[in-house]
Amino acid sequence: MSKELPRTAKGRRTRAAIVDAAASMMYERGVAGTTLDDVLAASETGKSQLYHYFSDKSDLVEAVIERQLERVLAAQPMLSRIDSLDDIDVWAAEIVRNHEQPGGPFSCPLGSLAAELKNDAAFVPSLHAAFRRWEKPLEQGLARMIDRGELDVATDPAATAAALIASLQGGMLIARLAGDVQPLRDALDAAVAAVHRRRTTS
Amino acid sequence: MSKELPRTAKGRRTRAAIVDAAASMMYERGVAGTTLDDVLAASETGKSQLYHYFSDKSDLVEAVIERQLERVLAAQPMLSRIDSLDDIDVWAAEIVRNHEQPGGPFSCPLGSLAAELKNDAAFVPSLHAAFRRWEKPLEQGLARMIDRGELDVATDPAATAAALIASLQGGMLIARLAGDVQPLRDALDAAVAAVHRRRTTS
DNA sequence: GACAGTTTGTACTACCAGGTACAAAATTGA
DNA sequence: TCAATTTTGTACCTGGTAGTACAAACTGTC
Repeated sequence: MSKELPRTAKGRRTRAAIVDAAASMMYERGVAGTTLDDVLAASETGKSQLYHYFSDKSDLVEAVIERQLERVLAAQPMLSRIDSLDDIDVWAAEIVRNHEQPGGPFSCPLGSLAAELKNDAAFVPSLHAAFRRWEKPLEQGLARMIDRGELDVATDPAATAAALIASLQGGMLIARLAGDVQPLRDALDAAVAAVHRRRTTS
Repeated sequence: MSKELPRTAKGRRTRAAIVDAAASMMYERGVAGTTLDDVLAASETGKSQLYHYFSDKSDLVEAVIERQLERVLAAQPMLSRIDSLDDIDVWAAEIVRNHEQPGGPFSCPLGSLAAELKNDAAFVPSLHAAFRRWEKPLEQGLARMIDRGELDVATDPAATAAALIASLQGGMLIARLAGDVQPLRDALDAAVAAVHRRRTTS
């Protein structure tokens, strides 16, 4: 159960600072590895603020899921412009570019959260919804291509979008362990190539 | 730092019981969500046993990584028999079959562990090594196919094996959130199709 | 400026989890 | 059998973490 949103500008700033700090720390150290005291110190707030805006840690985590989705979407501006097979290539290149600097991050704010929380039934609906929102722009772009006859009508846009994100996530995990972007690039390329193969011969 | 292995048969049984219980519980509830007391209760052992065989929780987790690798390999007998493109199809089908019963698990013992621990530098080497051992049979099968001229010589067996496992992992994550095997099947199929496309025209 | 509602500071509590101490059993090997 | 080694039982300690209590300070509105 979530509490009310802040009613004043000051309150909104405070709440946002808490969520931002929590998002960053949970990304770096994991949810379980992040204590509320750490979050409060990082956001320069106090416990009474936290419990004023959130009912408990789980409630804060829900807010962090939302926040990380925003961050993920913001990091890939190409996503919302996908309207052709070439655009998908560009999007994939954009993802890889975000991670090809040596040392990382090789990690996705939303994917990390999902992986850690996927066994907690309480978070699965929110996580699933977040991923669906991520997949949506891809799905819509694919649907338009099908409508225009550029892709096989038997293509399932939602399933294809899900497979793209899945390969991205798996690639990220392996890249992280290997300390190298290559697995991300390869896994993503394979998924993108699968989409290309649904192109109608023109 | 790990402690010595048990020197008697009884000791080996005890240690194995602890690791087995820990592996199962950490799979279900995550590493952070599993307390040592839970593990001891489930394995019907005591704290003195645990600290006799493991220096601390991290040490136990290292043992669990090994154990989960064994479980994963045991669940896919086809893996060690891969020697052709058809074999890869059969292997992929075997994976999907392990998860297509409604309700799950849609989860990989090793992948879950890796996702939770990937930000802890102390565990990355072990996790990476475990995944490399998983990829090895695939890699070797691919190398044989290249040697026999069935696959393009430009194919990188290690990278291809890594991409296959990456897609599997990502598919598993999305399948878990969606409560449906389909994303696993799709992501894996895309990666397998990418291998097929490296086939030499014969 | 006064009042209601919102926001924040400080101190505290309760509990749980990892880890330790140490002595008692059990096992092994000679 | 007997001593050395390995294994196990019980009780305890300690730090940290989520969550609470409650009053003070602030903010906006009339």
